[in-house]
Amino acid sequence: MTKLERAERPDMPTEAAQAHRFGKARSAQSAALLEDYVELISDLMASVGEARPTDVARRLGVSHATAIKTISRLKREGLATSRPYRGVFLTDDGEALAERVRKRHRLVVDLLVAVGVPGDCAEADAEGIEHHVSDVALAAFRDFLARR
Amino acid sequence: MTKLERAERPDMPTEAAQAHRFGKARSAQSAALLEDYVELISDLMASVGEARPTDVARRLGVSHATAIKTISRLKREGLATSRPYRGVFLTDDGEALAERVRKRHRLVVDLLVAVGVPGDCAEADAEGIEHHVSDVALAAFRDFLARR
DNA sequence: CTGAAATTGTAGCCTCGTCTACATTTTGGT
DNA sequence: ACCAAAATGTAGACGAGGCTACAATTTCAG
Ligand SMILES: [Mn+2]
Ligand SMILES: [Mn+2]
Ligand SMILES: [Mn+2]
Ligand SMILES: [Mn+2]
Repeated sequence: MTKLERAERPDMPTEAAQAHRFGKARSAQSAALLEDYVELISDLMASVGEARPTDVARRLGVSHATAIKTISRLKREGLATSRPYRGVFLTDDGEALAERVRKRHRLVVDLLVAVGVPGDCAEADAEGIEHHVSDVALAAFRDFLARR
Repeated sequence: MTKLERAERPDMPTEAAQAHRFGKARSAQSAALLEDYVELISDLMASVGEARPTDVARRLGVSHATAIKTISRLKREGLATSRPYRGVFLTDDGEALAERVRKRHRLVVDLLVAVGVPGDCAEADAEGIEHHVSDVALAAFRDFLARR
């Protein structure tokens, strides 16, 4: 099989461009878990006044051991603090991230609903989609919602 | 801190619903890598006539060792076959999945563009988003594109 | 005030996805 | 036909994220 030149397959992106896109998606994924945690912790603090590991675990559908381990990663990354047997608290960085993530989540849901996706489905899909929506796309979503 | 009842925090979903959504997003993520591989392999077969591990690795931006290991997972799951030093081939199941994934990818890009996201950005974001778009949402996207 | 239940924490195991380093096989230019 | 270069495959390490099992602490009902 002889090697084909780039020009002979104009339907595919260049190797470099494609590799870059896949790399982006991979790193978005690695941030996704932390984003969900800080958003959830922030929501729990706002609605029940505290975020306890067990609640976090139940809401995420994982074991409490898993939640605790991820929370320690949050601490390692400077997004949260906690003392033994006390709840989890977000640092300023953590709270700022939560804020951004919460807004993004809402915007994604709104966009999905605006293009005709049923509410529950929009909520469910947004939970995964949100982590892959760039700032540029978010801005486009805002514009679209404003002028539709 | 006394326990609050569900009714007192109407702004959050129930624990069960939320856990279910997060679980969905997690399993979508675990399928994402295989989806990207079969789509890429199928594209390579169509445009250059074969899919070799090194090409797959370069396009994904990972080492060839990583690509080979993931390809063996593809084989384990019945999506691909390969013989030593020959290229990779998709099974009927693999080809069917590739077809679905390719259509979904295009539809997601088209939807993003239709709501105003710039082309390159749409392509980049779609690479991650596509794996989290349910069939129901896809149908809504199709309708939206048809009648906009 | 006290002991059972709930919560929190720790330890150890697994799989997946990534890498580097090295070994083997195939390919292609002379 | 040969040998160097490219491609392919294998081995071993690591971190993330999940689990179960068990230990320690805190909370609360009686
Ligand atoms: Mn999410
Ligand atoms: Mn979210
Ligand atoms: Mn993808
Ligand atoms: Mn894709």
